[in-house]
Amino acid sequence: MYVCPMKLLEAKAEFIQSWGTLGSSWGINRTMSQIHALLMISPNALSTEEIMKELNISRGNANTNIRMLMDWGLVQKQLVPGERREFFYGGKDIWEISKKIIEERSKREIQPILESLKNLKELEEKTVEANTFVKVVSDLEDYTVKVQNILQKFIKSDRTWFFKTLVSFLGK
Amino acid sequence: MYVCPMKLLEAKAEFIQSWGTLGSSWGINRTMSQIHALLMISPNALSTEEIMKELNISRGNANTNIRMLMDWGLVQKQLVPGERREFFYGGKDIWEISKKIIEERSKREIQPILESLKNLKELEEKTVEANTFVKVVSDLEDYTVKVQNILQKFIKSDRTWFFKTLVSFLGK
DNA sequence: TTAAACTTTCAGTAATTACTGAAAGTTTAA
DNA sequence: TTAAACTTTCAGTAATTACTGAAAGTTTAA
Repeated sequence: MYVCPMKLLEAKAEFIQSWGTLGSSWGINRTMSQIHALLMISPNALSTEEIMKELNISRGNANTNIRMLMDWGLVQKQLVPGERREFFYGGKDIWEISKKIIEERSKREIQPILESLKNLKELEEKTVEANTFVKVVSDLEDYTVKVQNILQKFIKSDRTWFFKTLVSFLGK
Repeated sequence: MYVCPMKLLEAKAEFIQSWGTLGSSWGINRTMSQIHALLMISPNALSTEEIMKELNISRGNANTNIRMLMDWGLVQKQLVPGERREFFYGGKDIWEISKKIIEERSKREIQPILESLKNLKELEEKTVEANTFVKVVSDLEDYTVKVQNILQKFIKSDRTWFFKTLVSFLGK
């Protein structure tokens, strides 16, 4: 087996570590981010065994987090002909990766808060406290709807269109 | 002291709870989000004591998280003439709130990852593994720089400009 | 069918993060 | 100056979240 020269090994470790930290400060399981990092920089698909060894984690942990990454659409199972075990491949296109992450998070976390806000603003009381409450909740809902629309647009857009728009956006 | 009719009390509780959950799934301390929620919907500034009572939390917890909110610029200390203790006021303008959150998070979490990526792409090896690594890291850096630029633009922009741009953005 | 080669689950535990409350520190008014 | 009225800190603990590894489950090939 080919052994990477030290430089690459160190760089990989740092990348995996940084990506894990980033994930965990955004509420994503550290190991999940680390596996994702590992697969992003890995030219070929890896087996559970390899992932376990590389990150020093247990089989259960690896298995659970690999499946979460598949749920998010960030990792695909790859069946190698003649091989019994499964291999996992992580997409390397940052554009696609970010679209998927935004899609999932918006579905999982923005959608529910919108439902909640929709109900809450129905309050009919007319005290100062109630007015402030309804005002803040309504503003928040309007704003969230707008953000949600932008995100949906983003998810459906293609790279070229987006970056063209971006340039004009930044120009003003 | 005026006692809110049940409906408002319930609605407040639900809002505080939802905002807390949202925060914690985005890596923000639950109590910090809850205090923020409470202050957002509170027409007047509250004392530490009131916050403690409302959320059923200890003095230490309240104190720490109030100060974190002040660090983020989301809450201001308000000194009431003739009053010994401090009161805390939470801004209610969602536009300003979101700008501050984005500003802080970009400073705390995006900036460091950019530093890290900048180093990592300097790798000079020419193996397949190293090439994939450098490619992914460079793409990620380019992308992050672009995102960071958009966010900076957003932070500096004013509401009217932004929403005008938004309309044309959504129109296409 | 059987057994080897795998994957999944989950009870128990470890690690991390958040919280309490009392003690220490600070400010203000008299 | 003193002491009352506050705020801050922090050691100890509670709550939450993540992880392990073995047992159970599944698939495949012969």
